[in-house]
Amino acid sequence: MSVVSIQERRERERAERERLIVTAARELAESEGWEAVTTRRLAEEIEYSQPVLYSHFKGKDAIMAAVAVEGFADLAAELRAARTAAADPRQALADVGAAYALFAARRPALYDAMFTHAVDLPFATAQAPPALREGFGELREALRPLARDDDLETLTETFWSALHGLLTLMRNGRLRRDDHDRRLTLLLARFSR
Amino acid sequence: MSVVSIQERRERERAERERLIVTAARELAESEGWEAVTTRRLAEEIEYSQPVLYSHFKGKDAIMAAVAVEGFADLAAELRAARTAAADPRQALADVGAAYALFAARRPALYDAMFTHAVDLPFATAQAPPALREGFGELREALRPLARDDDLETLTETFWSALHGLLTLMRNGRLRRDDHDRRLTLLLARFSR
DNA sequence: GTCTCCTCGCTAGCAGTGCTAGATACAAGA
DNA sequence: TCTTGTATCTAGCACTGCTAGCGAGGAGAC
Repeated sequence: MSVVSIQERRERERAERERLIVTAARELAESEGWEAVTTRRLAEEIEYSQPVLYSHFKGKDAIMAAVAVEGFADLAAELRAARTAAADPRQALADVGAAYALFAARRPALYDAMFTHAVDLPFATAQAPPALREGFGELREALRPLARDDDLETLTETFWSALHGLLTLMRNGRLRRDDHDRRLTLLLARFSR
Repeated sequence: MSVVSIQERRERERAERERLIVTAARELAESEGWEAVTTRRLAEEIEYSQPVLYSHFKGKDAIMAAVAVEGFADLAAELRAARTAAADPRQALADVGAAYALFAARRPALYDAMFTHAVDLPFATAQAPPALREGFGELREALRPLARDDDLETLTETFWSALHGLLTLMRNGRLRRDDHDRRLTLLLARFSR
């Protein structure tokens, strides 16, 4: 048995355990909310002691950031699917918007880690996680045919923000739940004229 | 000295202390953030022991809710000032939007208590705090002349959400700070055509 | 094959959190 | 003057994120 292969197995196992941590954190957050995700609970879930978490991540925030990055990938995939399946540009924007809203509604805890919680991740720069840039790119491409004379980047950021505002305000009770579709329709009308 | 007057003085002093608590919480949150507002720190600030807080409020969340209600009054006043000072409807909407953004930028902790934190307050109903309804009303009146065929209430909620999204995403680093004015301008254009 | 060393994961504990039970001092009324 | 009730405090509970330092067990040297 070579030295290298033993080291490799160890690194592999370590990487597996790291994924185990992130997955456990995501599942726990999705099923019981982030306030239920404590280091003790997480340690119990992965069947290791607490300090093991800190050999993988700097702290709880870093774990949340890792969960967020996973989420970006999922969101990007769902947006892409929605955009490419649509018949025309207007429909594409509507579908992408609906897919975004659905993602936020179905996985609120994950969404919070990605966009609400103050995690230490680079965002609106070239250093941002590729999955995040990709998701943003889907929104941009959906808007491109409808941009007219507006700067595409600015337009995308603004539309994204509006969508984000609708979802967050509704989710913590600031907006009436049953008017959601009407608001979404109105927003789409204003951005796809 | 009558019995009633003594009781009255006591109730007056109690009410004063309650205001003291709310003010201390707001100031502490604004200067050092909500994570610095602990019950111990707050008790120290008002020069009483911890349990006194719980004779006024059910818990920390209730204190935050009280701070939020104070904030709604401030915001409503600033929005009203901006709206009534404007020359024409388009300018009014622009000024109200700018006033809203300025409020959120100048008092981020207060804004969070009002719109981000999950406080136990009625919002989009008739039971909502008057100050909150008033602030929302200012937005609605600013939008009324520009509503055309859209439902005014839905339009207001949507515009408000868009504004909220822009501010929150920018503030926790999801958007580039220097593009803020461009995004705001774009949003106003889409809502005041 | 034996011994040493080093890495890894553990137990135990620190300083902080929100919140509360029970003791206590103090003022009002008999 | 004595009793009663209330307002306030001290002390403590159960929890949080995080870490120091110990001990077992495998890797490498001889």
